Amino acid sequence: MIDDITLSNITKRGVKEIISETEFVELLNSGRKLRLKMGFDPSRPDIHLGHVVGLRKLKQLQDLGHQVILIVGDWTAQIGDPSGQSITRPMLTHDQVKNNAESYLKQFFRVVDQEKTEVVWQSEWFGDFKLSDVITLTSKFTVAQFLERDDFAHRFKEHKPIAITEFLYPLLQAYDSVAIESDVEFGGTDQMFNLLVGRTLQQLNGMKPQQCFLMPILVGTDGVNKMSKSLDNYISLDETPDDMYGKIMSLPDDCITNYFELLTDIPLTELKIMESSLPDNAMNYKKLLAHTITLDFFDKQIANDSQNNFENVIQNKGIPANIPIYNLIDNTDNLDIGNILLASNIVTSNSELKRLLKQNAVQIINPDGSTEDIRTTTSAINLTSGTVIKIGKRRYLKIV
RNA sequence: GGAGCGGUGGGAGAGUGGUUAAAUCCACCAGACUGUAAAUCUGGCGUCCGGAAGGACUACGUUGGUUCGAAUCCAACCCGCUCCA
Repeated sequence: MIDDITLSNITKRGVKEIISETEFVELLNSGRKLRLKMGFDPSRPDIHLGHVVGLRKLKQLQDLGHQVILIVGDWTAQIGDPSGQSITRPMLTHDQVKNNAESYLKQFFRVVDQEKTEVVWQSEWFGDFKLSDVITLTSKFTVAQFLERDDFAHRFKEHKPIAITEFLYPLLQAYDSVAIESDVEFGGTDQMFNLLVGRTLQQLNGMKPQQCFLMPILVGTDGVNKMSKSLDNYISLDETPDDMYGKIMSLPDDCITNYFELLTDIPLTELKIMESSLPDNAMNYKKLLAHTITLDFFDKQIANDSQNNFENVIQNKGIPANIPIYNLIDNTDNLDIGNILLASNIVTSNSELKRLLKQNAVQIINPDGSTEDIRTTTSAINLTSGTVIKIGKRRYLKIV
C-alpha cells in the first residue's frame, strides 16, 4: 500500500482528471509493475515546461517502480494533431523523424528516468499494417461517435474542414495502447477523447481498459494562454539557463503558485503559506521559483549563476558575464558603430538601428565605467578595447 | 455533377479604385515607472538613402490586363474550403 501523502501527490497534484481514479488506485495498490504509456509526435521535437508537468508525473510513478513506454509517433506525425488548425503539413522524411526523435529523447530524459523507460516506434506495428487491418480498425467506430469530440463537433458545426485522416489519428493512437498493452496513458486534457478511444479499443480487443491520466494545461509566459510553441509563450528545455531563469521571472506574478504546484515538489502546505503572503513577496517567491526550476535542469552552480546574472543585469543594471564580442583587430576597415552592430548581428537592419538610436536605446559603456548615450552613428566615438555597447536592456556587445 | 466562398504583414483578422507600408488585436522592440525580463503608461514595429524634412524600392496566391492610379476592377491559372446532389 502507498501512504496517503504520496498517493495524493500522485493523484491530486498536477492532475486534471483520472479516468477512472478508483481503478487507478486499485492498480497502484495491486503491486504490479504498471505500463505507463506516453506518446509524442516527432514532427515537433521541442519539450517545454508545459510538457514537463506530465513528464514529472511519469517520473513520480517510475520512482515507485513502474515502467514507462514512450511511443515515437512516426505514423501519427504524418497526420497532424487534429486539435491544430493547420491541416497541411509536409510529410517528414525518415531521417527528419529520426533526428527529431533523438532530439526529443534527449530532452525527455532530462526529466524521466531512462533506465525505467522503453522506447518503441509506431512503425513497429503499423509498418506491417494492411488495408484489411485499417478496415478492421475503422469498423469499430462510427462517425457520430467521433463527432462527439469537442473539437470535431465544433468544426463540423462551423462548417470548418475536418480531414478524414484526422479521424484516423485517434484510432492509431488508440491502437498503440492495444499494441503495447498499456495500463495507464498520459496526455493533456485536449487528448481526452483520444485516450478514451484507447480505452474502448482495448476492451474491444479483450483487454483491460487503460486508465487515462489527464494533465492540466500550464499557462504560458503571457499568463493567459496555454503554453505552446505556436503562441510563442513557451519556455523550452533547450533554453540557456539564463534565459530559462529570466523567462520564469517574466511570468506575471499571479502565475507563481500555479507553477510551484505543477513544476516543483514544494509541499502544498508550504505553498498555502506562500500564497497568503504572495503580494508582499512576489519578487522573492518568483526568484525561488525560477531558481528551483532552473536547478531541475542544470546543476546548482549554473542555477546560482543564473540568479546572480539576473540580479546583476536586470536589478542592478550591470553587464552580464557572457556577452558577444567584437574583435577590433580582425575588423579594421570600418569602425562606425552602426556597422559594428550590424556586422555582429546585434541589430538586424539599418532601419532598426535608426529606430533604436532615435529611441535612445544605444549606450556606450567605457572601460572606466562612464557611459554616454549615442543618438547618431556618426558622432565621434572612441571605441577602444574594453568598451561595451549596450542596446536596450538586454543586448550587449563587447569590443576587444 | 451543380452552387458558393476564400487565399492580406510573425500569428489572428479588417480593408473592395487614390487620403493604404495596409485598421485592430496578439507577439515583438524601445522608453518611463517599478519590486522583476511582473503590472501599468508612452512610443515604435518592411527594406534602403538622408542629420532631418523627405525620397526610393519591395509587399496583399501566380501571371497578364484595364486605369493617370489596383490589395481593391477584369481574365486565366494555382491552391484551399463549404453546401447541395
